[in-house]
Amino acid sequence: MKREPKRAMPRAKSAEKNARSAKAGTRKPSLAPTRRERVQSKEDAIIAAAHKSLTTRGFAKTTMSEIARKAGVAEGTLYLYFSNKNALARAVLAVFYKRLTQTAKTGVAKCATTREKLEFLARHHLESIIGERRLLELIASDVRNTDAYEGSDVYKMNREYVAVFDDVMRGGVWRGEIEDGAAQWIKRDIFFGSLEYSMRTLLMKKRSSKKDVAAVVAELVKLLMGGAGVRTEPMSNRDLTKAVERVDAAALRLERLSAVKM
Amino acid sequence: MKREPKRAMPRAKSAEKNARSAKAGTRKPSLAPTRRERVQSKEDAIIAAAHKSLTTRGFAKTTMSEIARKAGVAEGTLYLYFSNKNALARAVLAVFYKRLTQTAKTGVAKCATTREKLEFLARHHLESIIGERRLLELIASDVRNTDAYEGSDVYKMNREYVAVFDDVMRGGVWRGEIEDGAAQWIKRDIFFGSLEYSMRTLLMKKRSSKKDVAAVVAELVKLLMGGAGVRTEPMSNRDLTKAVERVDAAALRLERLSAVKM
DNA sequence: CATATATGATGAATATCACTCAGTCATTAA
DNA sequence: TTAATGACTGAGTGATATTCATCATATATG
Repeated sequence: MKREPKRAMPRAKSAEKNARSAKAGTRKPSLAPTRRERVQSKEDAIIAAAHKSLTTRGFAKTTMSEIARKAGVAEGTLYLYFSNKNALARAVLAVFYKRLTQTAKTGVAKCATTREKLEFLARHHLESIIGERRLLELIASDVRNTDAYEGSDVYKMNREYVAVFDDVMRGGVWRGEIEDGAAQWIKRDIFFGSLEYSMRTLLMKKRSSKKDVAAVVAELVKLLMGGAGVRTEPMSNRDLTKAVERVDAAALRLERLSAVKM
Repeated sequence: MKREPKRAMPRAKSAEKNARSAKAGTRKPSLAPTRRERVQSKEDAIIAAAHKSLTTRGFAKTTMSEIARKAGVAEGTLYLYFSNKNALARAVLAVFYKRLTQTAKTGVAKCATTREKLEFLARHHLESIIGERRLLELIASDVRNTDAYEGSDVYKMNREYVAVFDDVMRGGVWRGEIEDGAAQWIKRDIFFGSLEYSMRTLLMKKRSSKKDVAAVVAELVKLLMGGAGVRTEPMSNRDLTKAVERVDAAALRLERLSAVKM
Protein backbone atom coordinates (compact mmCIF):
# COMPACT_ATOMS: atom_id res chain seq x y z
CA MET A 1 0.00 0.00 0.00
CA LYS A 2 2.48 2.57 -1.03
CA ARG A 3 4.77 2.69 -4.00
CA GLU A 4 2.72 4.56 -6.56
CA PRO A 5 4.43 4.25 -9.92
CA LYS A 6 4.91 7.16 -12.25
CA ARG A 7 5.34 5.28 -15.48
CA ALA A 8 2.56 5.88 -17.94
CA MET A 9 0.45 2.87 -18.71
CA PRO A 10 1.34 1.32 -22.06
CA ARG A 11 -2.25 0.26 -22.11
CA ALA A 12 -4.42 0.44 -25.15
CA LYS A 13 -5.99 3.82 -25.45
CA SER A 14 -9.73 4.28 -25.61
CA ALA A 15 -12.22 3.97 -28.43
CA GLU A 16 -12.04 4.68 -32.14
CA LYS A 17 -10.94 2.81 -35.22
CA ASN A 18 -13.26 -0.15 -35.09
CA ALA A 19 -12.90 -0.38 -38.81
CA ARG A 20 -11.02 -3.56 -39.47
CA SER A 21 -9.19 -3.41 -42.78
CA ALA A 22 -10.50 -0.68 -45.02
CA LYS A 23 -9.23 -2.29 -48.18
CA ALA A 24 -11.32 -5.42 -47.66
CA GLY A 25 -11.88 -5.86 -51.32
CA THR A 26 -10.91 -9.39 -52.04
CA ARG A 27 -10.13 -10.73 -48.56
CA LYS A 28 -12.79 -12.16 -46.32
CA PRO A 29 -13.68 -10.02 -43.29
CA SER A 30 -11.26 -12.15 -41.27
CA LEU A 31 -12.92 -13.43 -38.13
CA ALA A 32 -9.69 -13.41 -36.17
CA PRO A 33 -9.72 -10.60 -33.62
CA THR A 34 -7.48 -7.66 -34.24
CA ARG A 35 -4.75 -6.82 -31.80
CA ARG A 36 -6.87 -4.01 -30.46
CA GLU A 37 -9.80 -6.34 -29.91
CA ARG A 38 -7.62 -8.81 -28.11
CA VAL A 39 -6.30 -6.12 -25.82
CA GLN A 40 -9.80 -4.90 -25.11
CA SER A 41 -11.11 -8.33 -24.26
CA LYS A 42 -8.14 -8.93 -22.02
CA GLU A 43 -8.86 -5.72 -20.19
CA ASP A 44 -12.45 -6.84 -19.78
CA ALA A 45 -11.31 -10.19 -18.46
CA ILE A 46 -9.08 -8.53 -15.90
CA ILE A 47 -11.84 -6.23 -14.72
CA ALA A 48 -14.25 -9.12 -14.52
CA ALA A 49 -11.82 -11.18 -12.47
CA ALA A 50 -11.09 -8.25 -10.18
CA HIS A 51 -14.79 -7.59 -9.78
CA LYS A 52 -15.42 -11.14 -8.70
CA SER A 53 -12.63 -11.17 -6.16
CA LEU A 54 -13.36 -7.73 -4.82
CA THR A 55 -17.03 -8.36 -4.30
CA THR A 56 -16.57 -11.74 -2.68
CA ARG A 57 -13.47 -11.21 -0.59
CA GLY A 58 -13.13 -7.46 -0.22
CA PHE A 59 -10.24 -5.20 -1.17
CA ALA A 60 -7.75 -6.15 1.51
CA LYS A 61 -8.04 -9.88 1.07
CA THR A 62 -7.95 -9.76 -2.70
CA THR A 63 -4.46 -10.34 -4.06
CA MET A 64 -3.14 -9.35 -7.41
CA SER A 65 -1.95 -12.88 -8.07
CA GLU A 66 -5.47 -14.14 -7.43
CA ILE A 67 -6.85 -11.72 -9.99
CA ALA A 68 -4.16 -12.62 -12.47
CA ARG A 69 -4.93 -16.29 -12.07
CA LYS A 70 -8.68 -15.74 -12.53
CA ALA A 71 -8.09 -13.56 -15.56
CA GLY A 72 -5.66 -16.02 -17.09
CA VAL A 73 -2.75 -13.61 -17.33
CA ALA A 74 0.57 -13.16 -15.59
CA GLU A 75 0.79 -10.92 -12.59
CA GLY A 76 2.96 -8.47 -14.42
CA THR A 77 0.36 -8.11 -17.13
CA LEU A 78 -2.07 -6.53 -14.71
CA TYR A 79 0.31 -3.62 -14.44
CA LEU A 80 0.29 -3.10 -18.16
CA TYR A 81 -3.39 -2.33 -17.92
CA PHE A 82 -3.68 -0.68 -14.52
CA SER A 83 -0.99 1.23 -12.75
CA ASN A 84 -1.71 -0.39 -9.38
CA LYS A 85 -4.24 -2.22 -7.28
CA ASN A 86 -6.14 0.95 -6.50
CA ALA A 87 -6.49 1.89 -10.13
CA LEU A 88 -7.80 -1.56 -10.91
CA ALA A 89 -10.33 -1.30 -8.11
CA ARG A 90 -11.40 2.08 -9.43
CA ALA A 91 -11.92 0.59 -12.86
CA VAL A 92 -14.20 -2.01 -11.34
CA LEU A 93 -16.10 0.69 -9.52
CA ALA A 94 -16.46 2.71 -12.67
CA VAL A 95 -18.08 -0.23 -14.44
CA PHE A 96 -20.39 -0.69 -11.49
CA TYR A 97 -21.46 2.93 -11.59
CA LYS A 98 -21.97 2.87 -15.32
CA ARG A 99 -24.35 -0.05 -15.07
CA LEU A 100 -26.08 1.46 -12.04
CA THR A 101 -26.64 4.71 -13.87
CA GLN A 102 -28.01 2.93 -16.88
CA THR A 103 -30.57 0.89 -14.98
CA ALA A 104 -31.48 3.88 -12.84
CA LYS A 105 -32.18 6.06 -15.86
CA THR A 106 -34.32 3.55 -17.67
CA GLY A 107 -36.20 2.71 -14.48
CA VAL A 108 -36.94 6.32 -13.68
CA ALA A 109 -38.13 6.95 -17.20
CA LYS A 110 -40.84 4.37 -16.71
CA CYS A 111 -42.26 6.07 -13.61
CA ALA A 112 -45.03 8.63 -13.89
CA THR A 113 -44.94 10.71 -10.72
CA THR A 114 -42.04 12.12 -8.80
CA ARG A 115 -42.98 9.98 -5.87
CA GLU A 116 -42.75 6.85 -7.96
CA LYS A 117 -39.44 7.92 -9.41
CA LEU A 118 -38.01 8.51 -5.96
CA GLU A 119 -39.30 5.24 -4.67
CA PHE A 120 -37.83 3.42 -7.58
CA LEU A 121 -34.47 5.14 -7.22
CA ALA A 122 -34.30 4.43 -3.52
CA ARG A 123 -35.16 0.77 -3.84
CA HIS A 124 -32.90 0.38 -6.82
CA HIS A 125 -29.98 1.93 -5.01
CA LEU A 126 -30.51 0.00 -1.83
CA GLU A 127 -30.83 -3.34 -3.54
CA SER A 128 -27.85 -2.67 -5.75
CA ILE A 129 -25.51 -1.72 -2.95
CA ILE A 130 -26.65 -4.62 -0.84
CA GLY A 131 -25.69 -6.89 -3.68
CA GLU A 132 -22.29 -5.33 -4.16
CA ARG A 133 -21.66 -4.05 -0.68
CA ARG A 134 -17.96 -4.84 -0.87
CA LEU A 135 -17.51 -2.35 -3.66
CA LEU A 136 -18.86 0.41 -1.48
CA GLU A 137 -16.15 -0.21 1.06
CA LEU A 138 -13.75 0.92 -1.59
CA ILE A 139 -15.39 4.28 -1.93
CA ALA A 140 -15.20 5.06 1.74
CA SER A 141 -11.60 4.07 2.19
CA ASP A 142 -8.51 3.81 0.14
CA VAL A 143 -9.68 4.28 -3.34
CA ARG A 144 -11.24 7.58 -2.50
CA ASN A 145 -8.30 9.00 -0.65
CA THR A 146 -5.17 7.80 -2.33
CA ASP A 147 -3.96 9.53 -5.43
CA ALA A 148 -6.29 11.69 -7.44
CA TYR A 149 -9.91 10.87 -6.77
CA GLU A 150 -11.42 13.96 -8.26
CA GLY A 151 -10.96 13.73 -11.98
CA SER A 152 -10.87 9.95 -11.83
CA ASP A 153 -13.28 7.78 -13.72
CA VAL A 154 -15.12 6.78 -10.56
CA TYR A 155 -15.64 10.38 -9.65
CA LYS A 156 -17.11 11.22 -13.01
CA MET A 157 -19.29 8.13 -13.04
CA ASN A 158 -20.49 8.89 -9.56
CA ARG A 159 -21.43 12.41 -10.60
CA GLU A 160 -23.40 11.06 -13.49
CA TYR A 161 -25.18 8.64 -11.24
CA VAL A 162 -26.27 11.09 -8.59
CA ALA A 163 -27.34 13.44 -11.36
CA VAL A 164 -30.23 11.06 -11.99
CA PHE A 165 -31.47 11.75 -8.47
CA ASP A 166 -30.88 15.46 -8.84
CA ASP A 167 -32.94 15.58 -12.00
CA VAL A 168 -35.83 13.79 -10.36
CA MET A 169 -35.80 16.11 -7.37
CA ARG A 170 -35.53 19.26 -9.39
CA GLY A 171 -38.29 18.07 -11.68
CA GLY A 172 -40.48 17.40 -8.68
CA VAL A 173 -39.88 20.84 -7.28
CA TRP A 174 -40.50 22.47 -10.60
CA ARG A 175 -43.83 20.68 -11.02
CA GLY A 176 -44.78 21.56 -7.47
CA GLU A 177 -44.83 17.96 -6.28
CA ILE A 178 -42.10 18.60 -3.76
CA GLU A 179 -41.62 21.56 -1.54
CA ASP A 180 -38.45 23.41 -2.31
CA GLY A 181 -36.63 23.19 0.95
CA ALA A 182 -32.95 22.69 1.49
CA ALA A 183 -30.09 22.94 -0.94
CA GLN A 184 -29.89 20.16 -3.47
CA TRP A 185 -26.61 18.77 -2.16
CA ILE A 186 -28.16 18.37 1.27
CA LYS A 187 -31.09 16.43 -0.09
CA ARG A 188 -28.68 14.29 -2.05
CA ASP A 189 -26.61 13.52 1.01
CA ILE A 190 -29.68 12.64 3.00
CA PHE A 191 -30.91 10.35 0.28
CA PHE A 192 -27.76 8.39 -0.41
CA GLY A 193 -26.43 8.61 3.12
CA SER A 194 -29.56 7.15 4.62
CA LEU A 195 -29.65 4.34 2.13
CA GLU A 196 -26.03 3.36 2.57
CA TYR A 197 -26.30 3.41 6.32
CA SER A 198 -29.49 1.41 6.16
CA MET A 199 -27.69 -1.13 4.07
CA ARG A 200 -25.39 -1.88 6.98
CA THR A 201 -28.29 -2.28 9.33
CA LEU A 202 -30.11 -4.54 6.94
CA LEU A 203 -27.04 -6.68 6.46
CA MET A 204 -26.63 -7.14 10.19
CA LYS A 205 -30.20 -8.23 10.69
CA LYS A 206 -30.47 -11.97 10.56
CA ARG A 207 -33.40 -11.95 8.25
CA SER A 208 -33.68 -8.64 6.51
CA SER A 209 -36.97 -8.99 4.75
CA LYS A 210 -38.36 -7.21 1.76
CA LYS A 211 -40.55 -5.36 4.20
CA ASP A 212 -37.57 -3.69 5.81
CA VAL A 213 -36.31 -2.42 2.50
CA ALA A 214 -39.76 -1.16 1.67
CA ALA A 215 -40.04 0.57 5.03
CA VAL A 216 -36.78 2.45 4.60
CA VAL A 217 -37.69 3.47 1.10
CA ALA A 218 -41.15 4.66 2.11
CA GLU A 219 -39.93 6.70 5.04
CA LEU A 220 -37.12 8.31 3.11
CA VAL A 221 -39.36 9.27 0.23
CA LYS A 222 -41.95 10.60 2.61
CA LEU A 223 -39.38 12.85 4.22
CA LEU A 224 -37.98 14.09 0.94
CA MET A 225 -41.43 14.74 -0.46
CA GLY A 226 -42.13 17.20 2.31
CA GLY A 227 -43.19 14.98 5.16
CA ALA A 228 -46.87 15.58 4.43
CA GLY A 229 -47.70 11.92 4.48
CA VAL A 230 -51.41 12.39 3.89
CA ARG A 231 -51.21 9.47 1.55
CA THR A 232 -52.36 9.79 -2.05
CA GLU A 233 -51.39 13.13 -3.48
CA PRO A 234 -50.66 15.72 -0.87
CA MET A 235 -51.17 19.26 -2.08
CA SER A 236 -48.00 20.98 -3.00
CA ASN A 237 -46.78 23.81 -0.86
CA ARG A 238 -47.31 26.14 -3.70
CA ASP A 239 -50.93 25.16 -4.06
CA LEU A 240 -51.61 25.32 -0.36
CA THR A 241 -50.06 28.72 -0.15
CA LYS A 242 -52.23 29.98 -2.96
CA ALA A 243 -55.27 28.47 -1.30
CA VAL A 244 -54.45 30.23 1.93
CA GLU A 245 -54.10 33.48 0.10
CA ARG A 246 -57.45 33.04 -1.57
CA VAL A 247 -59.24 32.10 1.62
CA ASP A 248 -57.51 34.87 3.48
CA ALA A 249 -58.57 37.44 0.94
CA ALA A 250 -62.12 36.18 1.10
CA ALA A 251 -62.11 36.39 4.87
CA LEU A 252 -60.83 39.92 4.67
CA ARG A 253 -63.59 40.96 2.33
CA LEU A 254 -66.15 39.34 4.59
CA GLU A 255 -64.72 41.09 7.60
CA ARG A 256 -64.91 44.46 5.88
CA LEU A 257 -68.40 43.63 4.71
CA SER A 258 -69.64 42.69 8.11
CA ALA A 259 -67.88 45.68 9.63
CA VAL A 260 -69.83 47.94 7.32
CA LYS A 261 -73.07 46.21 8.04
CA MET A 262 -72.57 46.24 11.78
CA MET B 1 -3.77 -8.52 5.94
CA LYS B 2 -4.51 -12.07 6.64
CA ARG B 3 -3.03 -14.36 9.21
CA GLU B 4 -5.41 -13.97 12.08
CA PRO B 5 -3.87 -15.53 15.16
CA LYS B 6 -5.85 -17.71 17.51
CA ARG B 7 -3.73 -17.33 20.62
CA ALA B 8 -5.54 -15.55 23.41
CA MET B 9 -4.11 -12.20 24.32
CA PRO B 10 -1.91 -12.41 27.41
CA ARG B 11 -2.94 -8.87 27.95
CA ALA B 12 -3.85 -7.48 31.33
CA LYS B 13 -7.47 -8.09 32.06
CA SER B 14 -9.90 -5.30 32.74
CA ALA B 15 -10.65 -3.22 35.80
CA GLU B 16 -10.65 -3.98 39.51
CA LYS B 17 -8.07 -4.03 42.27
CA ASN B 18 -6.99 -0.41 42.14
CA ALA B 19 -6.17 -0.71 45.82
CA ARG B 20 -2.43 -0.60 46.09
CA SER B 21 -1.27 -2.31 49.27
CA ALA B 22 -4.07 -2.71 51.75
CA LYS B 23 -1.75 -2.91 54.73
CA ALA B 24 -0.39 0.60 54.21
CA GLY B 25 0.10 1.11 57.88
CA THR B 26 3.73 2.06 58.31
CA ARG B 27 4.87 2.19 54.71
CA LYS B 28 4.40 5.24 52.59
CA PRO B 29 1.81 4.79 49.82
CA SER B 30 4.72 3.86 47.53
CA LEU B 31 4.63 6.11 44.50
CA ALA B 32 6.12 3.44 42.28
CA PRO B 33 3.49 2.15 39.91
CA THR B 34 2.28 -1.38 40.36
CA ARG B 35 2.75 -3.90 37.61
CA ARG B 36 -0.88 -3.55 36.65
CA GLU B 37 -0.54 0.21 36.45
CA ARG B 38 2.51 -0.08 34.28
CA VAL B 39 0.73 -2.44 31.94
CA GLN B 40 -2.26 -0.15 31.79
CA SER B 41 -0.22 2.93 31.01
CA LYS B 42 1.63 1.04 28.31
CA GLU B 43 -1.63 -0.01 26.76
CA ASP B 44 -2.75 3.59 26.83
CA ALA B 45 0.48 4.68 25.20
CA ILE B 46 0.02 2.17 22.42
CA ILE B 47 -3.54 3.23 21.80
CA ALA B 48 -2.55 6.87 21.80
CA ALA B 49 0.23 6.23 19.31
CA ALA B 50 -2.05 4.19 17.10
CA HIS B 51 -4.71 6.88 17.29
CA LYS B 52 -2.29 9.51 16.15
CA SER B 53 -1.03 7.48 13.21
CA LEU B 54 -4.44 6.24 12.18
CA THR B 55 -6.05 9.66 12.20
CA THR B 56 -3.23 11.37 10.35
CA ARG B 57 -2.20 8.72 7.85
CA GLY B 58 -5.13 6.32 7.64
CA PHE B 59 -5.25 2.59 8.23
CA ALA B 60 -3.41 1.34 5.17
CA LYS B 61 -0.48 3.70 5.45
CA THR B 62 -0.03 3.21 9.16
CA THR B 63 2.56 0.55 9.92
CA MET B 64 2.90 -1.43 13.10
CA SER B 65 6.55 -0.45 13.40
CA GLU B 66 5.54 3.20 13.21
CA ILE B 67 3.11 2.71 16.06
CA ALA B 68 5.66 0.78 18.08
CA ARG B 69 8.21 3.53 17.64
CA LYS B 70 5.75 6.24 18.65
CA ALA B 71 4.65 4.23 21.68
CA GLY B 72 8.21 3.48 22.70
CA VAL B 73 7.88 -0.29 22.63
CA ALA B 74 9.15 -3.09 20.44
CA GLU B 75 7.07 -4.26 17.54
CA GLY B 76 6.45 -7.61 19.15
CA THR B 77 5.07 -5.93 22.23
CA LEU B 78 2.11 -4.63 20.28
CA TYR B 79 0.99 -8.19 19.82
CA LEU B 80 1.01 -8.81 23.56
CA TYR B 81 -1.68 -6.20 23.88
CA PHE B 82 -3.61 -6.58 20.66
CA SER B 83 -3.92 -9.70 18.60
CA ASN B 84 -3.39 -7.86 15.32
CA LYS B 85 -3.58 -4.56 13.53
CA ASN B 86 -7.34 -4.74 13.21
CA ALA B 87 -7.82 -5.32 16.90
CA LEU B 88 -5.63 -2.36 17.67
CA ALA B 89 -7.63 -0.19 15.32
CA ARG B 90 -10.80 -1.36 16.97
CA ALA B 91 -9.43 -0.40 20.35
CA VAL B 92 -8.75 3.07 19.05
CA LEU B 93 -12.27 3.25 17.70
CA ALA B 94 -13.69 2.12 21.02
CA VAL B 95 -11.92 4.94 22.81
CA PHE B 96 -13.23 7.37 20.22
CA TYR B 97 -16.78 6.15 20.73
CA LYS B 98 -16.48 6.30 24.49
CA ARG B 99 -15.43 9.92 24.40
CA LEU B 100 -18.06 10.73 21.79
CA THR B 101 -20.77 9.18 23.92
CA GLN B 102 -19.63 11.07 26.96
CA THR B 103 -19.68 14.48 25.33
CA ALA B 104 -22.93 13.69 23.58
CA LYS B 105 -24.66 12.77 26.81
CA THR B 106 -23.54 15.81 28.74
CA GLY B 107 -24.36 18.07 25.82
CA VAL B 108 -27.83 16.67 25.40
CA ALA B 109 -28.50 17.00 29.10
CA LYS B 110 -27.97 20.72 28.82
CA CYS B 111 -30.59 21.15 26.12
CA ALA B 112 -34.17 21.93 27.00
CA THR B 113 -36.29 20.91 24.03
CA THR B 114 -36.12 17.88 21.82
CA ARG B 115 -35.34 20.10 18.90
CA GLU B 116 -32.36 21.55 20.68
CA LYS B 117 -31.16 18.11 21.69
CA LEU B 118 -31.35 16.88 18.13
CA GLU B 119 -29.62 19.93 16.78
CA PHE B 120 -26.87 19.53 19.30
CA LEU B 121 -26.45 15.84 18.56
CA ALA B 122 -26.33 16.41 14.83
CA ARG B 123 -23.79 19.19 15.00
CA HIS B 124 -21.76 17.33 17.59
CA HIS B 125 -21.65 14.20 15.47
CA LEU B 126 -20.85 16.01 12.27
CA GLU B 127 -18.06 18.05 13.76
CA SER B 128 -16.59 15.05 15.54
CA ILE B 129 -16.47 12.83 12.50
CA ILE B 130 -15.06 15.60 10.39
CA GLY B 131 -12.27 15.91 12.91
CA GLU B 132 -11.53 12.21 12.98
CA ARG B 133 -12.71 11.26 9.54
CA ARG B 134 -9.95 8.70 9.13
CA LEU B 135 -11.35 6.64 11.96
CA LEU B 136 -14.66 6.35 10.22
CA GLU B 137 -13.01 4.74 7.25
CA LEU B 138 -12.22 1.88 9.55
CA ILE B 139 -15.83 1.27 10.34
CA ALA B 140 -16.89 1.00 6.77
CA SER B 141 -14.15 -1.33 5.71
CA ASP B 142 -11.91 -3.86 7.29
CA VAL B 143 -12.53 -3.49 10.92
CA ARG B 144 -16.21 -4.03 10.53
CA ASN B 145 -15.98 -7.08 8.37
CA THR B 146 -13.00 -9.10 9.44
CA ASP B 147 -13.32 -11.38 12.44
CA ALA B 148 -16.10 -10.89 14.92
CA TYR B 149 -17.52 -7.41 14.79
CA GLU B 150 -20.65 -8.07 16.75
CA GLY B 151 -19.62 -8.64 20.32
CA SER B 152 -16.52 -6.53 19.86
CA ASP B 153 -15.83 -3.47 21.94
CA VAL B 154 -16.50 -1.13 19.05
CA TYR B 155 -19.86 -2.70 18.49
CA LYS B 156 -20.87 -2.26 22.10
CA MET B 157 -19.57 1.29 22.25
CA ASN B 158 -21.37 2.12 19.05
CA ARG B 159 -24.61 0.77 20.47
CA GLU B 160 -24.17 2.93 23.53
CA TYR B 161 -23.52 5.94 21.39
CA VAL B 162 -26.52 5.63 19.14
CA ALA B 163 -28.62 4.94 22.22
CA VAL B 164 -28.20 8.61 23.08
CA PHE B 165 -29.98 9.50 19.86
CA ASP B 166 -32.61 6.85 20.42
CA ASP B 167 -33.40 8.22 23.85
CA VAL B 168 -33.78 11.73 22.53
CA MET B 169 -36.10 10.62 19.77
CA ARG B 170 -38.22 8.43 21.98
CA GLY B 171 -38.44 11.17 24.55
CA GLY B 172 -39.56 13.58 21.88
CA VAL B 173 -42.24 11.23 20.66
CA TRP B 174 -43.42 10.54 24.18
CA ARG B 175 -43.76 14.22 24.92
CA GLY B 176 -45.54 14.81 21.66
CA GLU B 177 -42.80 16.99 20.21
CA ILE B 178 -42.22 14.59 17.37
CA GLU B 179 -44.70 12.66 15.34
CA ASP B 180 -44.32 8.94 15.77
CA GLY B 181 -43.57 7.87 12.25
CA ALA B 182 -41.19 5.20 11.12
CA ALA B 183 -39.42 2.52 13.10
CA GLN B 184 -36.68 3.77 15.35
CA TRP B 185 -33.91 2.01 13.47
CA ILE B 186 -34.95 3.75 10.30
CA LYS B 187 -34.82 7.17 11.90
CA ARG B 188 -31.43 6.26 13.32
CA ASP B 189 -30.08 5.25 9.95
CA ILE B 190 -31.39 8.41 8.36
CA PHE B 191 -29.81 10.53 11.05
CA PHE B 192 -26.35 9.03 11.11
CA GLY B 193 -26.29 8.09 7.46
CA SER B 194 -27.09 11.59 6.32
CA LEU B 195 -24.47 13.10 8.57
CA GLU B 196 -21.72 10.73 7.54
CA TYR B 197 -22.46 11.21 3.89
CA SER B 198 -22.58 14.95 4.35
CA MET B 199 -19.19 14.78 5.95
CA ARG B 200 -17.73 13.55 2.69
CA THR B 201 -19.37 16.32 0.76
CA LEU B 202 -18.20 18.93 3.21
CA LEU B 203 -14.66 17.63 3.07
CA MET B 204 -14.61 17.85 -0.70
CA LYS B 205 -15.78 21.43 -0.75
CA LYS B 206 -12.87 23.77 -0.86
CA ARG B 207 -14.19 25.97 1.86
CA SER B 208 -16.79 24.16 3.88
CA SER B 209 -18.07 26.92 6.05
CA LYS B 210 -19.88 26.80 9.35
CA LYS B 211 -22.95 27.71 7.38
CA ASP B 212 -22.91 24.45 5.48
CA VAL B 213 -22.76 22.44 8.67
CA ALA B 214 -25.60 24.47 10.08
CA ALA B 215 -27.66 23.97 6.94
CA VAL B 216 -27.30 20.21 7.03
CA VAL B 217 -28.12 20.08 10.71
CA ALA B 218 -31.18 22.28 10.31
CA GLU B 219 -32.59 20.33 7.41
CA LEU B 220 -32.04 16.98 9.03
CA VAL B 221 -33.63 18.01 12.29
CA LYS B 222 -36.53 19.54 10.44
CA LEU B 223 -37.17 16.28 8.66
CA LEU B 224 -36.91 14.17 11.77
CA MET B 225 -39.16 16.46 13.75
CA GLY B 226 -41.92 15.71 11.32
CA GLY B 227 -41.40 18.60 8.98
CA ALA B 228 -43.08 20.89 11.48
CA GLY B 229 -40.11 23.11 11.16
CA VAL B 230 -41.97 26.38 11.56
CA ARG B 231 -38.52 27.71 10.90
CA THR B 232 -38.40 31.04 9.14
CA GLU B 233 -38.30 29.15 5.86
CA PRO B 234 -41.44 28.18 3.99
CA MET B 235 -44.16 26.70 6.16
CA SER B 236 -44.51 22.98 6.12
CA ASN B 237 -47.39 21.37 4.37
CA ARG B 238 -48.85 20.28 7.66
CA ASP B 239 -48.82 23.76 9.14
CA LEU B 240 -50.23 25.25 6.00
CA THR B 241 -53.04 22.76 6.10
CA LYS B 242 -53.84 23.64 9.68
CA ALA B 243 -53.68 27.32 8.84
CA VAL B 244 -56.08 26.81 6.00
CA GLU B 245 -58.47 25.02 8.28
CA ARG B 246 -58.34 27.80 10.82
CA VAL B 247 -58.88 30.54 8.26
CA ASP B 248 -61.56 28.49 6.60
CA ALA B 249 -63.45 28.05 9.85
CA ALA B 250 -63.17 31.75 10.56
CA ALA B 251 -64.47 32.58 7.12
CA LEU B 252 -67.36 30.24 7.64
CA ARG B 253 -68.29 31.93 10.90
CA LEU B 254 -68.10 35.32 9.24
CA GLU B 255 -70.24 34.18 6.36
CA ARG B 256 -72.90 32.91 8.72
CA LEU B 257 -72.69 36.09 10.66
CA SER B 258 -73.05 38.34 7.65
CA ALA B 259 -75.79 36.14 6.30
CA VAL B 260 -77.76 36.72 9.46
CA LYS B 261 -77.11 40.39 9.38
CA MET B 262 -77.94 40.70 5.74
C1' DC C 1 18.27 -13.35 51.52
C1' DA C 2 18.47 -16.64 47.61
C1' DT C 3 16.03 -18.90 44.31
C1' DA C 4 12.08 -20.13 41.42
C1' DT C 5 8.34 -18.80 38.69
C1' DA C 6 5.51 -16.05 36.18
C1' DT C 7 4.91 -12.00 33.61
C1' DG C 8 6.49 -8.70 30.16
C1' DA C 9 9.33 -7.39 26.55
C1' DT C 10 12.29 -7.95 22.61
C1' DG C 11 13.71 -8.02 17.71
C1' DA C 12 15.47 -11.22 14.30
C1' DA C 13 13.18 -14.47 11.36
C1' DT C 14 9.14 -15.78 8.39
C1' DA C 15 5.40 -15.43 5.22
C1' DT C 16 2.85 -12.51 2.12
C1' DC C 17 2.08 -9.10 -0.61
C1' DA C 18 2.33 -5.20 -4.29
C1' DC C 19 5.10 -3.91 -7.67
C1' DT C 20 9.40 -4.03 -11.10
C1' DC C 21 12.16 -5.30 -14.93
C1' DA C 22 15.08 -7.84 -17.96
C1' DG C 23 14.02 -10.72 -21.25
C1' DT C 24 10.73 -13.74 -24.41
C1' DC C 25 7.25 -14.33 -27.85
C1' DA C 26 4.14 -12.93 -31.60
C1' DT C 27 2.53 -9.97 -34.98
C1' DT C 28 3.16 -6.58 -38.33
C1' DA C 29 6.11 -3.81 -41.52
C1' DA C 30 9.82 -3.52 -44.68
C1' DT D 1 13.25 -13.18 -44.79
C1' DT D 2 14.29 -9.92 -41.43
C1' DA D 3 13.57 -5.94 -38.48
C1' DA D 4 10.69 -3.50 -35.43
C1' DT D 5 7.10 -2.95 -32.49
C1' DG D 6 3.88 -4.39 -29.13
C1' DA D 7 2.30 -7.67 -25.65
C1' DC D 8 3.38 -10.60 -22.14
C1' DT D 9 5.92 -13.13 -18.59
C1' DG D 10 7.49 -14.60 -13.96
C1' DA D 11 11.48 -14.56 -11.00
C1' DG D 12 13.13 -10.94 -8.10
C1' DT D 13 12.77 -6.80 -4.68
C1' DG D 14 11.39 -4.28 -0.87
C1' DA D 15 7.89 -3.51 2.52
C1' DT D 16 5.00 -5.16 6.03
C1' DA D 17 2.24 -7.98 9.47
C1' DT D 18 2.95 -11.53 12.52
C1' DT D 19 5.59 -15.20 15.15
C1' DC D 20 8.66 -17.11 18.45
C1' DA D 21 12.79 -18.32 20.85
C1' DT D 22 14.96 -15.78 24.21
C1' DC D 23 15.91 -12.43 27.66
C1' DA D 24 14.65 -9.22 31.74
C1' DT D 25 12.30 -8.07 35.71
C1' DA D 26 9.28 -8.46 39.41
C1' DT D 27 6.96 -11.20 42.55
C1' DA D 28 6.37 -15.39 45.32
C1' DT D 29 8.40 -18.95 48.11
C1' DG D 30 11.68 -21.44 51.03
